Amino acid sequence: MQDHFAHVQCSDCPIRHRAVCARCDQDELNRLEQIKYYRSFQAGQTIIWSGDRMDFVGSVVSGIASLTQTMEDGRRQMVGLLLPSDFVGRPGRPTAAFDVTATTDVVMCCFRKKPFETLIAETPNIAQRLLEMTLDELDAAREWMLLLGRKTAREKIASLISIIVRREATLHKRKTARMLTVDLPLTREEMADYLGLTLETVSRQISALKKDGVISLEGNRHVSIPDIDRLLEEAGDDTDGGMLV
Amino acid sequence: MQDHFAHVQCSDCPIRHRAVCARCDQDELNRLEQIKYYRSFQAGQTIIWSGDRMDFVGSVVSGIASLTQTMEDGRRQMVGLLLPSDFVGRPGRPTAAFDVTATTDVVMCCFRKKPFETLIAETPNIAQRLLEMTLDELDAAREWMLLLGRKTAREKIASLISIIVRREATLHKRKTARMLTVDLPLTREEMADYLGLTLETVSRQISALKKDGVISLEGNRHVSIPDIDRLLEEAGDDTDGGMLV
DNA sequence: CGAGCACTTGATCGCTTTCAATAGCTGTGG
DNA sequence: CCACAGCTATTGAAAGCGATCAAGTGCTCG
Repeated sequence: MQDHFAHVQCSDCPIRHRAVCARCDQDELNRLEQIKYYRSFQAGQTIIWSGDRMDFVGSVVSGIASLTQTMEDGRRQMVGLLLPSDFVGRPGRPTAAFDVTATTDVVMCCFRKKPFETLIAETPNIAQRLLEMTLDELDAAREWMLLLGRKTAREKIASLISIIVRREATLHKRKTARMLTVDLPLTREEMADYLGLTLETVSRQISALKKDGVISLEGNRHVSIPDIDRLLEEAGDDTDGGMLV
Repeated sequence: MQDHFAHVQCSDCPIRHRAVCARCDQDELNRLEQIKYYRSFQAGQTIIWSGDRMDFVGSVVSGIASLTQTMEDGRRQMVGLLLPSDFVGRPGRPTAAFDVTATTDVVMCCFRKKPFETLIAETPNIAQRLLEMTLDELDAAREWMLLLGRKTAREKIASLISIIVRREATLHKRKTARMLTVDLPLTREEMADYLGLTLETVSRQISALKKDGVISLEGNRHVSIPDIDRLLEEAGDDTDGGMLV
């Protein structure tokens, strides 16, 4: 189980064209291959503790991990959602600044930190891709700041759902004209931690969106969206229309 | 006035050792020198409009600029505060994602985007420094997410003041054992935009902190902090003690 | 002296939180 | 097969915090 990915070649890797290694040529891949190893984590398991010494960096290969920050009295804020191909860790810093937790079962492609750092210094294709990914994450973090600082609970829920829909759409780019559906990868509590709400408010607002026909639910996790524009409107984002899919 | 910085040599630049050029050798500086130019902005002036075509990137040389995002109905959230040496713009993206506004009079050291992008590709010292700065900004953005999502109004104000104090301390590293003082570089409204509050709440909480002796005010902008640990406690941050200064 | 601006302060409203009870689902063991 | 524990989610009622609406203060600049 643990070794399911142990012998996957980079060239066969599902995140080959999106991860930090996306621009590497075969030669560079070979060098990465030498310092990489896979690790598996069960849902709920902590991958990295904030403040811990980081001896590796890596990419999420499958599953979903979350980046969270906790205050002394227990208040928690999720500050990032890590999907397949997302990068974990910070070259040039010895300790982790946030907790990283496996939200689902997770497989990570890890690189020992020191060798990876020297590789970065020598491999512009990796450094540039990492810069690009980091800039993307920064933009995403700043959009999230608008959500946390200014949006209502209802808008927050609608925003979260539309972001999940968008990510689904970019990953498996199926242009089914049918009704959009997604599975929420998070519990109500995790959504609350992500949105800066309580789990009760999350539940209430989901019920309200359902009652108003913006979404419909089958079970607790499966969401259908009859009218994506309506959802985007509820999210309070610029409604410049169907840039989705 | 506009040309005040027109002929400043990089080697004489006040942000030489902190900006994106920090690690450049003399040869690399010469190449930057060829594509750089200075621009001045008055307080209140917009430097870049969100969505606009970006034909330059650059560093804040002096003054303070802010990065803001605005919703259609006018709700605003500041998503970054740009101090001297901070980098503006995104290599590899044609349009700006946020508004950039001069909070005080600002001087920027600009590079035409295209030449800068090729320079990045050829100059690891610049690319690496930019990656490092971007990672720092990402961490800062994530800390801000905790503030926006989970902190009370009082904690937000205390956090903002302590961050300003910390930055002052790292810039002009004066270890005066005397009482710490800072000038707030923002109006109440700008603080509100940064903290996800209204200006009335900002004003009220500042008054409350004053009444409780956590801070004292001379005029509207000048703040004295009799007990920095007390302030940090009010900010709700980990009180692992005097890592300041 | 009055206009304009930044800020403060007061009173009230309303959204989200808090506290609490209940429902639904899953797995375990008698 | 049912009872029950444990967990997640929903729903209700009440409280609290920050927003909103509204005056009023203090300062600068014409």
